[in-house]
Amino acid sequence: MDEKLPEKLLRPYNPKETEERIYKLWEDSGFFNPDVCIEKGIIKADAEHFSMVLPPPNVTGNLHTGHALMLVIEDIMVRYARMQGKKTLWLPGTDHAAIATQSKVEKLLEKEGLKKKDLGREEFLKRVEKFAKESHDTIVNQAKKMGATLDWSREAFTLDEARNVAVKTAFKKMYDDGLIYHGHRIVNWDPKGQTVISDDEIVYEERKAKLYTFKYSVDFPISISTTRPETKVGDTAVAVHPEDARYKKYIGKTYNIEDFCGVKLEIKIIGDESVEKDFGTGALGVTPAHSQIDSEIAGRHKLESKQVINEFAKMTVGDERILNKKTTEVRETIVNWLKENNLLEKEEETTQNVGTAERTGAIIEPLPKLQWFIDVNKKIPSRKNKSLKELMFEPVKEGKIKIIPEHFEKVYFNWIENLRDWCISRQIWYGHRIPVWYHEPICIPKTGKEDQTDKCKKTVVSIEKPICEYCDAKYEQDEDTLDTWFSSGLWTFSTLGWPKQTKDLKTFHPTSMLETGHDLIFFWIARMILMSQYLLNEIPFENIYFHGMVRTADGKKMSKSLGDKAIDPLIIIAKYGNDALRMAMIVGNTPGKDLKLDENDVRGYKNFANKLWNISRYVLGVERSGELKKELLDEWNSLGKDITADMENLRFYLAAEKIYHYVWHRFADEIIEKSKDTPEYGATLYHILENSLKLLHPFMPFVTEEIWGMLPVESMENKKLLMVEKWPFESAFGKPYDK
RNA sequence: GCGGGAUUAGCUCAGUUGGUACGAGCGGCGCUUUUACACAGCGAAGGUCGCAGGUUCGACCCCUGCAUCCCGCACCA
Repeated sequence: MDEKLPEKLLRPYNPKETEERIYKLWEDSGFFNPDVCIEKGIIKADAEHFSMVLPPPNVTGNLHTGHALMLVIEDIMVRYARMQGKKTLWLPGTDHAAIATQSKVEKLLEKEGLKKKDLGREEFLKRVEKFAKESHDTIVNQAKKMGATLDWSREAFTLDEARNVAVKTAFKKMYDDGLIYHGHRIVNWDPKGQTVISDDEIVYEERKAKLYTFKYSVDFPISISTTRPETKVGDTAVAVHPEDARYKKYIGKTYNIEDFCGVKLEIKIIGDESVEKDFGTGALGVTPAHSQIDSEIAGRHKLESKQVINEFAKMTVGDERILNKKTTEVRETIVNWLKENNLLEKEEETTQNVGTAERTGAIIEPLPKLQWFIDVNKKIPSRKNKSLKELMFEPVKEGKIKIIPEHFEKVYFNWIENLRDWCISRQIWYGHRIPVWYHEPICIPKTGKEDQTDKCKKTVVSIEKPICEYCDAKYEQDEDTLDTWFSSGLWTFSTLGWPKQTKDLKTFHPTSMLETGHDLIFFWIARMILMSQYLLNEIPFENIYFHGMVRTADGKKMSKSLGDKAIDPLIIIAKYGNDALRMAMIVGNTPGKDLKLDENDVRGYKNFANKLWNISRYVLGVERSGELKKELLDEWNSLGKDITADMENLRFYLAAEKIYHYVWHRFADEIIEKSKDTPEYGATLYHILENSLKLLHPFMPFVTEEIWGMLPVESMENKKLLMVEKWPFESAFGKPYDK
């Protein structure tokens, strides 16, 4: 119709031809970096800030739909803040994800018939690093394809040099304050991964099991039940309820069992309130070395702990029948022995929840081991004598940190109440090495200090490799690495330069927002609050926004290890365009609720992008003439304010739907139609189009930026990239996110 | 066992402080090849808002109980 129009506008909107070019335009502008925005006069140097870290994806492979959702929501927040003229920083990075990455590489090695021990620590780590680097590059590329306006100049990695300094500094401070201790305790041992894991890394699976009821010997007065007969060779007591009439008379007595399948046992009968009279036989065989609960009972009664299972889930006691054999095999052996000796009284089917390791799937074997722990209950003098637990609890309770949706606060509090000391050491190679150094056993005194070697420090926690003052003996570093969440816990400030007191740290911390999946509430959120409260004496972020899990259209979980069954966001983008995927992920997606991603929805929003394209073609074809129609302007302003309020309150699902609905069904279907037979509408149409593009931009950045670029320059003063145009409405509230 | 969430159109979901359900996407029905756009327009259909009580002038929305599904956490030996 009009030869003035750009040629591409005459064809349907083609996201493929557009998106890469537009992203490059944004990236080249430098506006992802708030410093550049200030330099170029886009934002004021003293503007309010909006800062957020990207939850660093694990360097274990590709980005999946879960990541895509995260990038979309966060990009919307960031684009909105930037358009409001805030000093906006969205800081990218990746996570070394210690166990996850190491076990992935181990699996790859297995295909070559290799084990990590064949390579040795150094060579193996080189392999892991190579793999991590490749994953990292894939992830960064994908994030760019998603249109994420991350400040790549500030990119960080949880295991890079700067973050290593932060980790060591944090460890040392905690150690010096007595919050980190080396302790011999029952830990969760992963026999497959050959490492300890924390309570949160256990996944409980319901399985069928057999409950055996038996006596240790014919003379033993009390029957007990167990699902794990093989551990019974480690029993040192039988616990009954102190008020149980049946057993009261035995309490305090000790029985010697000369032969329990080749093992000698000494069993004391004890009374403990924790035993339930009505469960099973009302008596509990106590295995202090291989059960968390039993260990606690043993502690109360000062019982001996006898380890009978080793790190490979093999028996360490008994004769050839059980010694060195696997626990599963020995279970059968013991049961048969009980049968042969007429000691087995009952055998019944039950279901039980078996603890398995999140990453390797192995059944957890509780074992006593010497490990490093963080004490969550110790009072900290420099923090008004509060414990880490209290430091985690308070900011949420007092509303300094807001959680959206709110009901996750309860989940958070509940977790803290049940929290035990955090085991932070791992017997794996990939990760931050524990900064603890041990003095060689034999001293080689320095000249003149021959009589002072008793002053040599045997254990030193240090950022640098220590040198002994009195002798020439070397220090060897602890072999273990740290739980990956230790370094993740520092993320909001380690990325801003801490422990250095940088300008970034002053400007952007506490961060404004932390957006992530609710599955990370304990692993990550709680640990960040702990670390920030303790190390910086401030909260890590003011708001938490939890998104739901992404599921397939039939409700299957997509984010974790579904492999090729999961929808690849990049394929969807190639088919329908980035803007369409973004809209499908946002409209109707309330915080915290799972999102069923349906390709049909995406197709619908692709049509909308095209609709917007055609609206623009029409408007650009008319004269910008006449006065602004007051009624339409009022209507528009009222909608704009409403949408702005939604943005401020993080109701993106509503804001997106409202602007969508207005543009299509009000502006296109009614206003434009009416304008066709009414003169002097041009100026109004331009006004609505330009402002609609602004309001749509956080949601559909590509198509809006592309159209923006085609709008006639003379119609606007100082036309910039739409990405940094001013949002046309003032904040609806004084402070963001207040209710 | 403790805690949380869900239950609204055929399907997937919105519905912000209680005021006749504004609804969206997809699907289905009828009409329209003319219009910036058939990746479209117009029109109509479709809901006793899980069930039972209660509060209220008025409830999808608040309270109580129940049912079904989902998700955390804990766990019995």
